[in-house]
Amino acid sequence: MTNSTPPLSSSIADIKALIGREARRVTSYDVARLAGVSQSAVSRCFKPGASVSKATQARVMKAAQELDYIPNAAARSLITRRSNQVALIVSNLATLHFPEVLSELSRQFGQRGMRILLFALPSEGDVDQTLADVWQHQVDGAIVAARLSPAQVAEFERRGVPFVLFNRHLSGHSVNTIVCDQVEAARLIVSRLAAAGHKRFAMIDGPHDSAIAQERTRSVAARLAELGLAAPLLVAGNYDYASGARGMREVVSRLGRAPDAIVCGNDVMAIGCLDTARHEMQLDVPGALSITGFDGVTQAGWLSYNLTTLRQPMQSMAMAASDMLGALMLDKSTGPERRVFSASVVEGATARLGPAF
Amino acid sequence: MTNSTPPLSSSIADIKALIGREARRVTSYDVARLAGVSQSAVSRCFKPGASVSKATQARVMKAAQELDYIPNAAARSLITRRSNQVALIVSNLATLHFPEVLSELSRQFGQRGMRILLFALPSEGDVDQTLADVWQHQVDGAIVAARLSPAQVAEFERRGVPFVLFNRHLSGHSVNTIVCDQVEAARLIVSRLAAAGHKRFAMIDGPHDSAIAQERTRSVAARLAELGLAAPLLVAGNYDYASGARGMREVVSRLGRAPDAIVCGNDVMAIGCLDTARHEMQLDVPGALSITGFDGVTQAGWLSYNLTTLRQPMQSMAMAASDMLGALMLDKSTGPERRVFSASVVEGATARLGPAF
DNA sequence: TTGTAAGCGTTATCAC
DNA sequence: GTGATAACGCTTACAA
Repeated sequence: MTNSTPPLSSSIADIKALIGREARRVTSYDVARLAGVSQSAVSRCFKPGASVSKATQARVMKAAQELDYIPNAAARSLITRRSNQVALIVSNLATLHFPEVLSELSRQFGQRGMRILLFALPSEGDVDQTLADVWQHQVDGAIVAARLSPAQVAEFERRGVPFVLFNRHLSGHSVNTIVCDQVEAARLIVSRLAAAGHKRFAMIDGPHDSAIAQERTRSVAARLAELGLAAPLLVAGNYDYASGARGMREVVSRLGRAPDAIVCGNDVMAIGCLDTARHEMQLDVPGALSITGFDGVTQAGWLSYNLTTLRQPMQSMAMAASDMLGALMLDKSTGPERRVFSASVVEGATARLGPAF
Repeated sequence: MTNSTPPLSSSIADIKALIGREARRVTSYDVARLAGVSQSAVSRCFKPGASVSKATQARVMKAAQELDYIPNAAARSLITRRSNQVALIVSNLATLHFPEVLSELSRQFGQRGMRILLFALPSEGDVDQTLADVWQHQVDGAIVAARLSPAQVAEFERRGVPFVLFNRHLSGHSVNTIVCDQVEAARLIVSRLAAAGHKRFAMIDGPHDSAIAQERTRSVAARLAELGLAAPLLVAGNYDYASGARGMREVVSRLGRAPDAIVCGNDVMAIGCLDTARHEMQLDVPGALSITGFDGVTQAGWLSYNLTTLRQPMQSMAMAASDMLGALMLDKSTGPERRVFSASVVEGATARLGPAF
């Protein structure tokens, strides 16, 4: 047995030679031998609230430093059943508002001593394959910004892995969720556009498999109906710049002219739409046509665009997500909670808005 | 001993009840019992090239599925000494070209069965603290997009953790690196600007602690000197939009007027600079003034900007980085290698360029 | 406070 | 091909 502690403490050189000969890593046993204490004493020294004498603590830490000892997280994880890793499962790195969300999550979890294990879905369909990988890695929790089926949600629960849905919806099931109120956001912007006299609306839609995108689209239509205005001309988009540009062309081609306002499913499409309107079609925005976005990304604020849009408080949402998951990981008793954030209108220069009421 | 295999195989219900009672996870022992084989047989069934009969394989897989068994990565990692995790150490999520690089890395490593563990440095100084965390997690390798001291490089080597420096330099030490040739890039753009007759240059610098930024700055100055032109007016920037805008104002204020050309340390600053020139100062770009960037980010291509810049082949670089690290993780014998990529001029509409020669 | 010893759930080795 | 059995490196009762 290599791991039995010899009666006497050895020298640094002895131990280093031994490690070299056996091609092993430095373990707590090596530190123990050097410090002349038991292996469990070493372990305790690395555990925050443990009961160790000052003297032992010092001797052990000195020995650890001399040997470059670092505790092995895999071994710890095996016995404690906590990996100190959180999965970030995201279907599309492009639509999550990088780097804002990612760096906030990383900061928050870092403060709790947790690391982010990244799972980017190759395609929206591969969730099951990816989840298998997530289970293997024994993560303590997950932030999910991807479409989950009820069966997949059930599997999280069955395996006891707490998770928070980030800016996604799940109909029926009640799960821990951080979202931004898209219905309210859509109402806000449509109301103010209508108040400024816009009558004929078009909308460039987001991806069909995104619940958030569909909610935005439906809510815009719903608010228009409420206000007694005609249903918007709907054209398909997929959240990228090119689809915004295409959407603009399609709207004009189908209408024979520009509508009063185009509500875009996100900022990037709105920017594509705006560029096409101005530079390709020589349309005056917002003089002849109003264009709005959704999200409030950094680029929307750049002077050339100064987009009128709806800002989602992404940083607060990221912070809330890590708070919520942190609580769940400590104590699984809290019931499912939904924290709903509000978007705010960014009064840029691409739309004529009436007064808020 | 809970883990000894009983002589007879048990029923699913029996085993599930047992697991529930003991509040354990499903282990390979449970699967073994259900399938009526030894635990090692189960282990072999989950190892790709192992020697198992078809019949056993089938029985085991069926049992595993019925119990929802997933091998525990921590336990595997403990014995195999491979975690199948790669650290991505990045000092600034904003300057790494997200999501392009991140999603490419994630795809590439995913194909090799490896996951990315994210280490975003809270501040550029905290590398040592972060590295301690990296060692704990027993990663099999690392992609480093952060400033590393020689001592830190030495620690990677001492601990036998292969790593690849991504778009960073390390003077002196020879380490595995993926970079884009900034010297060549700077020469390219300066030469073509000079060929178009620009004489008085200014440059908006990147952060002082970024080796890449400093290389860009130095190389621009060097090429100007070579061409017998005056040294550029240098103003400080920090890679963000606002600093590009400030830089533009500072240049004009110090020169009393606009220079012939402003070379910006990256695209985002160039965009800030451009917006300020056009919208705040009513300057004609590129008529009265040429502005160029570095990087070739997506946004630089948006119609309102159509920035003249230098595109770094980020996706290829990310692919190369994962290739290189993959090779290192399999066989540590290859010597330090530097793969240098070339930037290409994007002939946008913000600068008058002379012919390439 | 400290040491002993029993796991945690795998893979690896080695007989059979 | 298959099954014992010994690691892997740690945490955690429990005893001293």
